[in-house]
Amino acid sequence: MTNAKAIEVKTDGEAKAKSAPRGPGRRLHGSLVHKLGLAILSGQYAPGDILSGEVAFAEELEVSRSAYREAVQVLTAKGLVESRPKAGTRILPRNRWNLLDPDVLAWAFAGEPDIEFVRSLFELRAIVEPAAARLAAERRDRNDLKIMKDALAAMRRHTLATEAGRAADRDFHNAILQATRNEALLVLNASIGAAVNWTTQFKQRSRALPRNPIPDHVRVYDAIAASDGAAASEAMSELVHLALEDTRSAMKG
Amino acid sequence: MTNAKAIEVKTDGEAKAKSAPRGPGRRLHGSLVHKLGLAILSGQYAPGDILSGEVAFAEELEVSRSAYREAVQVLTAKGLVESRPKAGTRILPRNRWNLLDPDVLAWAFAGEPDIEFVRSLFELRAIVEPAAARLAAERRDRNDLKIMKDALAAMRRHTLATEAGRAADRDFHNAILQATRNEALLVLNASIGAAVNWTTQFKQRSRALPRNPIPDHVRVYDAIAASDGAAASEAMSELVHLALEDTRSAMKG
DNA sequence: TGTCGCATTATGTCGGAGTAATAAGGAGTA
DNA sequence: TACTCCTTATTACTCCGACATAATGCGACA
Repeated sequence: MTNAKAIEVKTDGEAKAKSAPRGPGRRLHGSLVHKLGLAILSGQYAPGDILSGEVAFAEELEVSRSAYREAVQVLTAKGLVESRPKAGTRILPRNRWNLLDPDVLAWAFAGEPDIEFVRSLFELRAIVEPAAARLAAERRDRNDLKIMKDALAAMRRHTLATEAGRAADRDFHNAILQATRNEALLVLNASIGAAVNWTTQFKQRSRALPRNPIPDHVRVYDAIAASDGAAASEAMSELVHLALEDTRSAMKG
Repeated sequence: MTNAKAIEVKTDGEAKAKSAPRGPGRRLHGSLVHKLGLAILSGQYAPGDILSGEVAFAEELEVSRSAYREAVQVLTAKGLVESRPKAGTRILPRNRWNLLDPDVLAWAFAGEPDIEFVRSLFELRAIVEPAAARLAAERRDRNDLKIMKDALAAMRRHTLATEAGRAADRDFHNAILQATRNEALLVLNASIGAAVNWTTQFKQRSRALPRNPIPDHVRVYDAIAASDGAAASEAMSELVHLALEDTRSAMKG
């Protein structure tokens, strides 16, 4: 019954909409979704907990019931909560959560993400990305290669210390997924991007910065450009494993 | 501007809530989400189309504006639409859709799913499931094996012609994902389950029924039970490819 | 013809009232 | 004493009408 303790959606004054820069809604009530989603993903609410009454809760948050209800609808759509007539709105168990939803991922990585979850994401990367690189090598066209090349150039120019550099990193991996011509794979870009981003950011923070990741990316690019599926798969596999290793050692230190 | 032509949410009489058996909300407005989601996924609305005005649209559907708004919120959360102050609610391009969302998948497979999309799902299966089987072989415990064994027994008992048999099929594949101890992989159970389900259902419909899939599943199970990762991976790979082949020939016939 | 400002319009937000459904507690019985 | 059924009260769901806000499109003016 850890209800509305210290959620603080005060939104002091008139600057209400600024708290949620992007996400499901840049609207006013969208910030509520952001707050609640963050609170749930960060573990402030455990599965099974109940969000007290609708009216009481909306009161504490100082928002109208409409805004609260629409926020709950969004969270319900993402599988985070479930609300029933008498029992109130209760947090669902983790396995019901839509962990691949971009917003949910963003919330999970906003605070200190669960190490176990990060590990599972890397395992997913290690499975999907080499296969994606192989397909990309077989199906890419000239335009795909140009996008990858530009991303690589941007990575070199900005370095991974800047947000622009990390965005270029994500663009590179995303371009590979695009080149697979596979819609289902493409949906994974959000989860893979989150893992990629967190890696570089984490390494940056721990100032270990053990190795330059650019050459690894170049090897992948060269194999894809040469339409060599096997080499692309292997190069990408190596890239992911090295990234995982770096992250591991950075976490220890 | 192909707006509210022939959506027909009439919900004749008092039997309103029954139209949405499961999904995001079995509530009254949940049926709206179902209808709209179905309409979008089936292509009745093309990306870029606008859902006329909020008030006008809610009027045509004979529901209150609140219900309509909450439905739109859910669709927004799934990345299907986006609504802006003046321009109305517009269908987003496909690449913004959250295709791995269980509800979206259900809508996609409710009508005649896009062949290209089914192909991409099978490609995803062919990538993920063998790897998952390998991990499952390394990490499964006794309980996992029991669940798989029960699912196999249920498949034999009910056959794939019945819904119970197809559910057992999904359970088997789901149990493998469970045994990987990987949260990120586990989220893919919905998409894989949809592909699995559609395969069997489709083959059933086309009365081709070319081969008994049980032995393939048993081979996978045996390898996992023997903790033989390589064999499990290979058996699962074969299973997926055979399923794909069967589906292909069934589609032609 | 180009730009600025205003009015229109649709969305966002709000509080309230009525309805339906569930869960809990009490009454009755075995 | 334990179990079943029913009553009751709490709560979410639905709908309503109004105001606030923001963006677009049009018209006026330079």
